[in-house]
Amino acid sequence: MTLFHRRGYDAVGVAELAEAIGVNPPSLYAAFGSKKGLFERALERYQESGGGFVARTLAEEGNLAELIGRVFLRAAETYSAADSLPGCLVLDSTRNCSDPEIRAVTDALRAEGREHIRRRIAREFPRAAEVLTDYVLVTLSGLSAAARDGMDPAALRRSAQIAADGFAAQLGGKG
Amino acid sequence: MTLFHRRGYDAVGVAELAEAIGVNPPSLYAAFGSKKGLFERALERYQESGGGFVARTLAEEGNLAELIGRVFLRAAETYSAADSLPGCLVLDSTRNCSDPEIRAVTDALRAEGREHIRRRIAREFPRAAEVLTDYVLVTLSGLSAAARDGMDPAALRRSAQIAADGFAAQLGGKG
DNA sequence: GAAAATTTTTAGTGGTCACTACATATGTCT
DNA sequence: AGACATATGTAGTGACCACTAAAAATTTTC
Repeated sequence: MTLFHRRGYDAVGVAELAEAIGVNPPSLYAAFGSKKGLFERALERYQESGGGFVARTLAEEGNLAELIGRVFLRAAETYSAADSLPGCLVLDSTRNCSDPEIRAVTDALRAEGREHIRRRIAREFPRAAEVLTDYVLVTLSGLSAAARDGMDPAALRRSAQIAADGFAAQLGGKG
Repeated sequence: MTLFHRRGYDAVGVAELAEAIGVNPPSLYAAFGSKKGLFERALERYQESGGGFVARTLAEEGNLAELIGRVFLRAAETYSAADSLPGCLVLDSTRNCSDPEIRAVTDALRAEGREHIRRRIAREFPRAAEVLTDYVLVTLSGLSAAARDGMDPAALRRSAQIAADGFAAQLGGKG
């Protein structure tokens, strides 16, 4: 999981993955079937560990502006955590990936995440749900990309706060 | 340039690039020295054609909020133009690239762009320049990434508008 | 303890990568 | 025309890719 996160799907080789796990390539194929199978397993682990913070945050108590603000701030923290790796595995590990099947895997996860966000927004602002959801996705993608480009945690957090303020202001106008 | 933009630096091969230009690989090496040399030339062309819109927009007349709003909207249009390719060549073509020298090339261009933005913001809001610049970078990265993930032009433009409103609101608070 | 099933290791499969040595064709100048 | 510089095409370099067949070691079962 760490290797996929750090270097992206294409750039990491099966031999390297096998060595990181501590087995030889054939054992890896026996256990996961293919590099794709291992990647899917890594994505599951990621969602269970820290990557699933969006869905978890949206299930908390609070009004919409608070929740989205929390999502942005947690994204900034998660994507630039010192003990972790920059950016989001789902959003960024298959960028410029040459295998369309692999892209489809992360595309599906992204669509799932989008639907979570859209439904929560629609509960309070059904008419503006699509627009606001797109804005949230753009912001999360931006936070992940900026973290990957080396932006430091404090700066990322401040940017997330500005985006959260912007989101809240939109609700004020539409509500 | 088109191939690098569509598929990313690593995923496109020299043989393919040579065929697209209409020559054989040795001629390509005679003209550009290496794949890296060709990529650098492609980046220059990109900045001259459509990719340099940030610097050009910041040189226009208008107050800061107007200019940044224009930058966001032009980013949304440029990154999702129907006759072009999704996203930004500088921001996204070396994501998950395995060659650190190549990453360094786009990193330098990004730093240059950041400095353009920071200087223009500092002219009117020197104290908040760093914070606001980071927010602009996060937003541009997000617009490019979302375009690459297939967000449609209208949705991207609406998200850019929300981000522009958020930026203007920050100026109101700090001004 | 021997046979069978399972796992691990070794060693390779064909394919593609960036890149290049060398032969061939082309153009230029006298 | 003939000598020379330049550009192109052919063909191949070793290295790495995902993946796997078969041998060796291990564990399980009777």
